[in-house]
Amino acid sequence: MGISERKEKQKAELKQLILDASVKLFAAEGYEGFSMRKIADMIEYSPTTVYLHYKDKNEILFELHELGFQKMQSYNMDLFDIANPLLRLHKLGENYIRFGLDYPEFYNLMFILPAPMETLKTKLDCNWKGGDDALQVLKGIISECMERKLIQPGDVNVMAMAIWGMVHGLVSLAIRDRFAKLVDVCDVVPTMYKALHWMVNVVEEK
Amino acid sequence: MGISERKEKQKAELKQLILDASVKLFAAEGYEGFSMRKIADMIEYSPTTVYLHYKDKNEILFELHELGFQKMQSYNMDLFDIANPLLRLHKLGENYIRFGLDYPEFYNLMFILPAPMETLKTKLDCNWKGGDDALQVLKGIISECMERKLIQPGDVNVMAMAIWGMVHGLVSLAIRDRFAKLVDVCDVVPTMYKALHWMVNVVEEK
DNA sequence: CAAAAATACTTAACGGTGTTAAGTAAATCA
DNA sequence: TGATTTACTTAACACCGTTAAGTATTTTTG
Repeated sequence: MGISERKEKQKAELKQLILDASVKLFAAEGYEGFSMRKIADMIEYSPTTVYLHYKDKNEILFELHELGFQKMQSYNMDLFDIANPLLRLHKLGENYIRFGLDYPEFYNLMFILPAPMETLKTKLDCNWKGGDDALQVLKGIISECMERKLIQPGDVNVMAMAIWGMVHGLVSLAIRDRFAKLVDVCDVVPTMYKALHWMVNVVEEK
Repeated sequence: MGISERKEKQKAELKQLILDASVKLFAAEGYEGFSMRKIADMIEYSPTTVYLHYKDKNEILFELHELGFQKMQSYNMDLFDIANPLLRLHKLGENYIRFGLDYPEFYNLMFILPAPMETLKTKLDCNWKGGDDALQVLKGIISECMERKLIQPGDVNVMAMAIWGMVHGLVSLAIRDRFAKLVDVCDVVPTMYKALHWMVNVVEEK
């Protein structure tokens, strides 16, 4: 059935076209300026056509949030060149912060907005792959640190929660302008790195 | 001028009526379901009337976010009964987390949503009072801990950022359902407390 | 006291949003 | 060739924040 195959391919192409336009729109306007109608305008189809390929707006945002995780992963390409797991933990935190500040809108989608989690709830089969993978990396490094006795022993889940919590807290407070009165605007980033290093250093001491 | 006085009083009353309705609506429907038109319906005035008392929606949300800080303050009433500043730091963190989980929508407004900060930018005279005050409490306790040599010496701003960052990170990831795959739903709260205690304990050790 | 001005409020609209029911033209199948 | 499926659009529903213009009512002023 060569015809129906080509049809499917065309259908997939349009779906990709929608996604490409969505990425472009989201990068340009962020979550606030992101709308189904603008996507439709960009690809020169009617808004309803978008709904033939995506159930609703959240489903597109879910796809975008997964692309965000791919982008974040690319920040950690050189991570496993670092032999010392404690230094690796430092670097992971730094990369996380850097990604969040470089792409605040993607960060927003991945870790702040409810939208992608809403879609996750409806799809029984799929799980939060991007988030899980990232978390697995963190937990792996923490375990390694503990095995080599570079940090105090303890519950890996609790430590992962605390460390992830801290870097997420820093990034999200920073991109939502809550640090203005704590440190000068231009000092935010260096102070965040200091806070991260202070914490990880403190964790290793006994 | 008794007449104009009474007029002003009536005007203030209507403004209060709007605010009361706003609190009710926000408590019932959260940020997502919060709208100018619904407020107008509740007080049985036209939507435009609301604009005679508040410049825009963000201005009302700003007021609500300040009420949120008042509510949060009430969680710390018994805080200064605790003589030991390190225990007080523990308690402050616990209260912060508890408040965030008890009132996720107010927490959202105070620490996550851009809306109140937007209004803050436009009003040159007013500052982020609620946030500043809360931060001052945290910094005071950290300083006291350092003076009494209960925690390692260091930059108070950096430490405040790290500690606030961590508790905010925990609360905001929890209320946005990002912990689902890290710990079981019913374990989230105890694990958060463990993470907090782990960190603060770790900070004090030398 | 009458005219002018200010006050308090509403109607109606603008331009936007997500989403869906119903309709249409073209392609494919029987 | 007629029936059916496919791909897409039009038009609408029910919302949203915000504002220009209009209307009574009250107050101030000449």
